[in-house]
Amino acid sequence: MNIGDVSTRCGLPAKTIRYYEDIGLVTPARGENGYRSFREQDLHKLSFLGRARTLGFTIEDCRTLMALYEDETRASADVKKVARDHLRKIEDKIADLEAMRDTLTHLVDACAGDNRPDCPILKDLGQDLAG
Amino acid sequence: MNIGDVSTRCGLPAKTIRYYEDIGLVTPARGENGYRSFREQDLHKLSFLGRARTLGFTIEDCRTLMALYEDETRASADVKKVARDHLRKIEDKIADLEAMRDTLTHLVDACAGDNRPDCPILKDLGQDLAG
DNA sequence: CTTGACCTTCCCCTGACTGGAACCCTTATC
DNA sequence: GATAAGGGTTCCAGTCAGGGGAAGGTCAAG
Repeated sequence: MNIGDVSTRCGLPAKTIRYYEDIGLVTPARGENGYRSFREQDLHKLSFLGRARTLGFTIEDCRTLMALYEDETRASADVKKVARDHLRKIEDKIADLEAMRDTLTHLVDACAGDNRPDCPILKDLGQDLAG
Repeated sequence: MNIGDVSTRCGLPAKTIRYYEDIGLVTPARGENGYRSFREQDLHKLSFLGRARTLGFTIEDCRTLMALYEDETRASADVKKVARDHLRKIEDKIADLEAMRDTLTHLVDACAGDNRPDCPILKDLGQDLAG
């Protein structure tokens, strides 16, 4: 399988697949013409990576998860720890974004949005830190 | 005022302040020794930028907002548009993260987290796309 | 034989900084 | 006057996870 086929089948851009080879996440064979030659196993790995990435795991997390995936003697506790740590980070990020959202919602609601210069959004931003 | 004083007063790292000068967001004067010499007005600008950044606005948004802030003939509608567009992006991000969170929460709850290899998290990640 | 689609490597670009090196300036102390 | 600490300055490289695009090799069809 050439990279284009793999790309359509696993849903990752060819660029991304090359990058994953670059950083050692996959190691496809090479044909005589120099083209990458992917086996089903490589495709499966790439699907795994794609799925993990859509769940927001970092590349380093993916590396760890992949190693655990391929280690038949793993402890599920190790997997769970990676996932739970990641989950916590996501929850933190959500909380941060929700704080921004709430403030912004208030400000946007308070702004007339007309052609006059008076604007509570700018008023908030321009407030002195002490105030 | 030297950069260190400004840094403590506006809460931005000196590195960040230098960066903001680099990209033209502030233009402090220079003393004879080559040191940046900040006026109250510069400090105020930097506070504005810091506040806008904590609300998640991009640097380009900040540039726009700053220009509006300094334009006495602005229309509040223009400010509101920037804020609302940004708000929409934040809401999208929250939705994405919540989807991740929900999936991860399910998976983490389903994982025994013991020393056996069986793991629903890895099972999910390793699933074929068709499945 | 040529066209077009595919593949290769290579390098630069992103956003918003952060870290660090190498060097200059100021102030206090001895 | 020497020196050391603690400012400041510039510049270069790195972060994360790829994306864009150039220059060139390969392959299948007409």
